[in-house]
Amino acid sequence: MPISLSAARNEPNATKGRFAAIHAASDRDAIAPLTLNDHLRTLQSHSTRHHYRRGETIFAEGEPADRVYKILAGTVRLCRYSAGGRRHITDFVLAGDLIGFLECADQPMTAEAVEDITLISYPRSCVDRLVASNPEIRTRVLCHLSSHLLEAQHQLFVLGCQSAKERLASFLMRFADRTDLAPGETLDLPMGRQDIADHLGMTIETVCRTISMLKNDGALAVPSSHELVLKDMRALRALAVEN
Amino acid sequence: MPISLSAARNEPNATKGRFAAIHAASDRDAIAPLTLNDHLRTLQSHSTRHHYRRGETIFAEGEPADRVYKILAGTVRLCRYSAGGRRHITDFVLAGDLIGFLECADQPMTAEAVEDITLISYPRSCVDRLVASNPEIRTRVLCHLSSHLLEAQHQLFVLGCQSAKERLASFLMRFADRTDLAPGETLDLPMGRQDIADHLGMTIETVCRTISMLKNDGALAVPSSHELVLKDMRALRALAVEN
DNA sequence: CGATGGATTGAACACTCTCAATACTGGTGG
DNA sequence: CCACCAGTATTGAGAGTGTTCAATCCATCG
Repeated sequence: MPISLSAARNEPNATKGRFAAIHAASDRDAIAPLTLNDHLRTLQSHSTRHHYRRGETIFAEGEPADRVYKILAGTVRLCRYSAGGRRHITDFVLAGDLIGFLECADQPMTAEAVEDITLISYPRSCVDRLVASNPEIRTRVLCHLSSHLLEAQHQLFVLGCQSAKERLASFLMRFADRTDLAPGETLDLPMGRQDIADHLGMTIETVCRTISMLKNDGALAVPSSHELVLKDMRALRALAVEN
Repeated sequence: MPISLSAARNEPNATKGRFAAIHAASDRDAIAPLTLNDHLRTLQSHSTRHHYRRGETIFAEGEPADRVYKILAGTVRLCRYSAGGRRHITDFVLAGDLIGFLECADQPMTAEAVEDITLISYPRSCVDRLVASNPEIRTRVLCHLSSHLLEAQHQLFVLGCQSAKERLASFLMRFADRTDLAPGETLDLPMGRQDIADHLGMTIETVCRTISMLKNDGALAVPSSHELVLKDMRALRALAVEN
């Protein structure tokens, strides 16, 4: 039962690293390559800015998916609701992230504001023209979808194989990586315990208890319920990768 | 809270149906887009055919991802192994399916033959040239990645929210759909119980017990351990969509 | 026909869930 | 400024689903 060498590849920052490499190779003219994000800026004249309050729905499952969104500030959750009222949070979308590159006529899930947010959106038709016009951008879109697929597949592993403690550690590590948390800094968790629970396939009580356990272990400090200090990154990282 | 209308969109046959429709018209011309599959055939001169025996590894996590594979016969499992030896089967790949369109320098997971298989593979470089040459094909690749991402996200819901019985029903329904099972026909399950367990995040014992329960419920008949008769599709479908 | 690997069943246990009570927090109005 | 309120978080106790460990069954194959 070998194969341990590549555990790190599924980590979010590993993906990031790869993109950096692609960037470097693909642009001779500029050392700083353009991200999907950068390219979207050229559509500024077609863009719309919006604010949403905490809890508001940005779009709902089943609506036509005719815009691309870029979150400027705040955090969004993407959820699926089942007929019986169960909710799964597929992912959280942070400031700077994009939504809407899926090839899909209708929204496959609902987007809700976790906290007050600002976003800018572009008509899908414009984005499609932009993408079609430029091979460089097409590559970016492929990378974007690929990295999301890899993330989802990694999350399948988390939900399929890990215990509550490991899931929470995985979540915290990924979140710390995504927010470029410096060691020792306080991790700001915009979402509530219920959101974390629905993302990790646990109950709110188990999330609370698991946080308490990690606190007792000395791995975390909890200054307030939306702030965590990752005191023992090594231990948390080990839990996330699991033994 | 509702939103049930679009449940079908994430179903595999929704995607397949679309491709099938496209394919049916494909003998003509402009109205008739070709599937990704069809396009790959133009690379026949660069292709290699291979056979693998039950249990053999086709490629391993971490190897360079420099080929695209098309499964001609048999079933493949895509798995991730953790350092501690846990295994998660991300998905099963059936005859006719493609592997290798992820934008990724190294294989993110291992591919193993569930049973004896035949496949044909193409160098990634050729495929990339082909894709770059034709906007139609590019759209197909985007659709391919999108539908896989949607599948993965649906599976996240299954693992995050469903009970053992519901997971198994979800699995069987999807598998029946993917193999175009006619009502009343026997479903052929090439993979073993352990594979199903590792795909659904359960143990082999729970898989067995759950199958027994469904048999006792009258939802299934089990002529042999690799054959199932879905006697009550309605009940199974209801479980899969959950209440 | 015995051997091997997979499948099935049983029993005890553990982790997580459920239900319930309590504590906290931020915001509101007196 | 303080008291109250509503929503959220935390903790406790008991129950349940799924796991673990172990034994038995079954099918395939040499």
